Amino acid sequence: MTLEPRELPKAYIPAEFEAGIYERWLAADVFAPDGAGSTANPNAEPFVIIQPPPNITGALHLGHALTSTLEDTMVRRARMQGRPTLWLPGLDHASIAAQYVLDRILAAEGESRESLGRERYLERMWQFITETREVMLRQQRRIGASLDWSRLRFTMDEGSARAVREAFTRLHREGLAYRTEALVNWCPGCRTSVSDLEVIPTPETGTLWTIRYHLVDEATGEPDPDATIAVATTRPETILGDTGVAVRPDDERYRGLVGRTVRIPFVERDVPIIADDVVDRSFGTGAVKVTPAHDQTDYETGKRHGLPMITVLADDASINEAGDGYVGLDRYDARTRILADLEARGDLVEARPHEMLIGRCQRSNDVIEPRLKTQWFIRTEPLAAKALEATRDGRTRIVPSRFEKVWEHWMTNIRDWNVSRQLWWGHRIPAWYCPDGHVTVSAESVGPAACETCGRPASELTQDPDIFDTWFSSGLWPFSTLGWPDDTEDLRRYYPGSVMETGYDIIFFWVARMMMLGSHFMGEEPFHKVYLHGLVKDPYGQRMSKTKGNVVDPLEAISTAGADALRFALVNGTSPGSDQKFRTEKLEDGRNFANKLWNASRFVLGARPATIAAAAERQAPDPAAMGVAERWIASRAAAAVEAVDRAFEDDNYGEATRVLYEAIWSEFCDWGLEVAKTRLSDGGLSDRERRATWWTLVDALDTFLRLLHPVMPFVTEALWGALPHRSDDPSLLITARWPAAGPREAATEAAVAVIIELIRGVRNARAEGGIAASAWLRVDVLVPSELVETFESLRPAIERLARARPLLRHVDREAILATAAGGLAVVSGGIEAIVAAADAGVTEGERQRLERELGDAERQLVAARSRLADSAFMERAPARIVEGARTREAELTERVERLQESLAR
RNA sequence: GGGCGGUUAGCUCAGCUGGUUAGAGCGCCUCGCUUACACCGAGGAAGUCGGGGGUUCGAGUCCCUCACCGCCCACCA
Repeated sequence: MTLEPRELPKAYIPAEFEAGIYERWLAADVFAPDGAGSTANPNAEPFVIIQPPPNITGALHLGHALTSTLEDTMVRRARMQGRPTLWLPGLDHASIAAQYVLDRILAAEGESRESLGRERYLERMWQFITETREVMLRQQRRIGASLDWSRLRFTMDEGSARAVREAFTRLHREGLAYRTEALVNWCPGCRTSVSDLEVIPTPETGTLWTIRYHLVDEATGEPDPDATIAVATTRPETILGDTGVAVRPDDERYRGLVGRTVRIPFVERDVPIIADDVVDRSFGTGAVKVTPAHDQTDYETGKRHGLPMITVLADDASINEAGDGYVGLDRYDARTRILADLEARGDLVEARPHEMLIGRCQRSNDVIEPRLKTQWFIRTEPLAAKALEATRDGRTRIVPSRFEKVWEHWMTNIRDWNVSRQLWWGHRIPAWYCPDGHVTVSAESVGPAACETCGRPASELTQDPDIFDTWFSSGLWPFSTLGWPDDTEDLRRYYPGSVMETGYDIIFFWVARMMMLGSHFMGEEPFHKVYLHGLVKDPYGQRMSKTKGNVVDPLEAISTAGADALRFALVNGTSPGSDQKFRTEKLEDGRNFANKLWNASRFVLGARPATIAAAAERQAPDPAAMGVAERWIASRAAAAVEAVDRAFEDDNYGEATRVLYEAIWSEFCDWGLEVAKTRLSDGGLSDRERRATWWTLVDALDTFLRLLHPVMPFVTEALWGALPHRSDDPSLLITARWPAAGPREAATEAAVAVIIELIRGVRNARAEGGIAASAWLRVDVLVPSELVETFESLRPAIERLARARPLLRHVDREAILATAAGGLAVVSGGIEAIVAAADAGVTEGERQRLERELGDAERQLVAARSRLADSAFMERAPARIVEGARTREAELTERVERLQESLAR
């Protein structure tokens, strides 16, 4: 598909033009670092970007679109810079999230986990993800993600499975994986333990009950009806598991009671009163009941004091056999009953509302119950130490750097990682137990041949029914996808990665795990840079969520405005790590920008001088035939290259789009093309000059298309295809070379800036003077000698853009004042102009404008003079600044004089 | 209870290591179908840079402090 100028419609229609482009990239095989169409220098340092594999079950939301856009932008620029680029696509099996989704589907069908059983449930899961999988992959293609599809990986495929088994086996051998009974976060809805990160502290108004425990009479061994100790609790049902009461050692109120015994009601258990510093004497009664099996703090306290740990909750959060009299009751029903029973005994002292944080399951929103379970844990301290070393040494840099503090804090206070999940969808823990309780961990897919302790045959061993936390396999991603544990070519070439890009919300879930496991197993950190993007919020700053109904579907955005528009919208006006509010207006900005570029290109293509063949090979503009306008366009394009490069180096993509928007729209289109129009239609110019003008435009446009391609790949690819190419250009922009900044011409840029200001001034004057913008007016000018050449060179453009005809240049001020009395005065950088007004004389609007300008100038002049008069400033400010102040003062003096002259007429 | 971020034009955001007159887009107002574009062009209005101190010749930019908003971490039952 080659677009000829006459084929280009007036408006860019994304739906029409984006279609087919992705397929062309695919057909050209340019996504893979070693693809057939790659133009990379094989010796250049590879650019490897690591993306979080999206969950296989969910439709992609704007956050995914943002991730894909940023990563694609980075990859495309690196590719154009000639580096072999690896961006490996993948999907995560997301065990708990996937099961949650499937369970709900099953529930609607009247089925459940239990009714299907493990095997059929998993079959059903595979069937389900086969359907969602294609949808997910298609969405990434729609947004233009140039992923190396030949390497698509899934965290449940055999490569990952093998890496998981191997990693766990090694950790076990090294003593970094251990099995123990410990307090875990239990979700009664999901029927599994979850990590600390998956427990969401949720504010809630609960009740704080004060209850009385009776002291046991040391003589009789029976509870004393009158001697009591009051404790406060928000969870009365845990009374059934109480094995102690704690007070502060220095609390004189209870000093005499420490060492005494109280009788726990209902279960009729005698437990000690202990002293411990954890107790806050100002909270509640200053005495706290201790339930070691159902509370994190109490667990620690219980361990310190050797208290028994009595589990009273079953997996479904009902009361178990230990809860005498309440067995089988749901935890909240039990709470109600217990409160009633306490009241009946007269031991319920007080109940009052209490603001508290309650831990809820990130997935199901159920209230989490801490409880004891025997599970597998990863010792994180030595792993975290290696990860920290990488960030502290700067081998891995976090962008933006403020997240380094958060990282440090979390990594230095990290707790051991519970990796067991009582779920089915995921990697089964490769641990086998023999009837004698020996543990055998094996990396073999078929499991161990025998118990490695006692030699019992495999047939007598049973595998752990649990699976791994999803993030265990995700944590291996940077190397498991490259062939680990084998020592592969890929691993040597593409590990460690260059950049890991993701949202700051999964820094601990995922980034931390990759850093720990990568550093440990590979002996080297998995990536050199962590780029964290912010969250995409709705226009009111609210988090987007399906339940709130404020989500924007990326596919819908693409079909209305185009993938380029969506990408632009997501990148423009953002900065690393900062959240953004997404509004449809941003989408329109992107669409309009694509359209602007489209039409500018249409103009350039259509303005080709007849002496250049349609299929002409690209030529550099003839330097000898270039005028001021051409040199200005080239210099500004070079400035754009510099600025865009700087923005990319700074990881500031929002800045890159801002620069390009400004350079393309406000400079190239508004001035470059407008000035070029007069050149191209000027019969007085030589063909050689017109050709130079056109080739200059082509050069600039080509540069802009290349610079913009990483962010807006579709429209730039479509347009670039219609542009003349050099013989050594590839056929597709995606593999074309990233532009090198050409030479800048500071003097030309400065001179043209004055001319632009002059034209603006004339337009402004006539608008304020109430003269139609379309009317041609005589303009008399006085031009300082150093600007005469530029002025004359741009005369036709000035005439056209300022609607100035005749445009008379005078050599002395007397002449201009004499001939142009009564016109509108304009002052720009040393150029003085008088615009002949239809009804001569200084009109009221004109006077107001001049007075305003004079007022501004005078105010600034006063400021400049006082600065120069300030000895402190003159002594201490650097010479450069003082010099600037002098120049400024001189300019302002001249400007004030001229404005006064104009007003005096 | 710690920590981080934000507070700049009506809205969304830029303002790098302090340096002359604080910018952009959208929106708003006034013109305009000028042979790329009305998804457009020309012009314009609009900001005591959250408050208060301080450092400095000079502060939106650095320091202190307060306020409000948001987020993260944390064993007040």
